[in-house]
Amino acid sequence: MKRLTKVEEQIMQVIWKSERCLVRDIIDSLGDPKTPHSTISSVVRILEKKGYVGHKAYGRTYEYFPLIAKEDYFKQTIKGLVKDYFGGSVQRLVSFLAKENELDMSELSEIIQEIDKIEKEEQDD
Amino acid sequence: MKRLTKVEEQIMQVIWKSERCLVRDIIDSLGDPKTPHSTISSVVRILEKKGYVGHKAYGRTYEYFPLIAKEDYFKQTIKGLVKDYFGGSVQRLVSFLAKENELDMSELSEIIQEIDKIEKEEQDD
DNA sequence: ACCCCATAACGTAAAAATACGCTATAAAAT
DNA sequence: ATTTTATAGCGTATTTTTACGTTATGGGGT
Repeated sequence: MKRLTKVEEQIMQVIWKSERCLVRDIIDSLGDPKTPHSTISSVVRILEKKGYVGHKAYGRTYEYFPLIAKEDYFKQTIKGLVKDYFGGSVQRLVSFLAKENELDMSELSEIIQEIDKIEKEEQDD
Repeated sequence: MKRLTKVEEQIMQVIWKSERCLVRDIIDSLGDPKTPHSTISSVVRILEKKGYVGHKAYGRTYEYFPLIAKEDYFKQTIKGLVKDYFGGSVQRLVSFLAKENELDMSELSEIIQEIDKIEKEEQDD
């Protein structure tokens, strides 16, 4: 799973978001100034070559869809970051975020409650 | 602060880690197969042009040092990721990590205790 | 049936990243 | 002092990324 470049990732975000995705939809989603159709098409073809997207043809019209889930790509990305910046410890990452005031106590409590609930539900099965 | 490419980031990791950093040190840190001196030197010069590193010359020998802190680079990276993948909510990121079993209850508790302690210390001032 | 429009694909250009051979030079070894 | 070794920098080659002009074609409108 090769790492995406900036433009490639922007386009993947659009493809992940939409159900039905033509090149035109990507252009519209990216906002102004409008990038030429051929430029987007070119990147999408590279994404297909890299295995990130597939397509279904309706005549000349191609509908693109993700082959790699957004969640999976994110997981691998964050895993790499945690490895490089926190020696592989997710705990250290979260601790860092809390110290940087990106996350406060009440939010942490909420998460604990949420997880608690899920674990209780699992016990019920 | 331009985003680093794969090789650039690998080299920055070495520069961030070491006190005194010559091109030779980078080559040694990167392990086998040894990349040619001129290749590393080339990337380091690009990093300097991008404002990530500076150098101090000792005759012909250059000692490189970071101009952008590892922590700052990480902060901007994670901020971008949280924006793209969790609508800007750090809480959602941490919740995701917990659900993915990357983080368990006891670790979350430890973090809360840690933050608690820091907040108490701040009160004492 | 014919014309127009939107689209994909191709080829390629331009820019950026990656890679390295070579030269000059400073410092160390002899 | 001379030779050897390690270094930075330059120039350039290769590959990848980003960008787009152009062409061909399928489908819709008339």
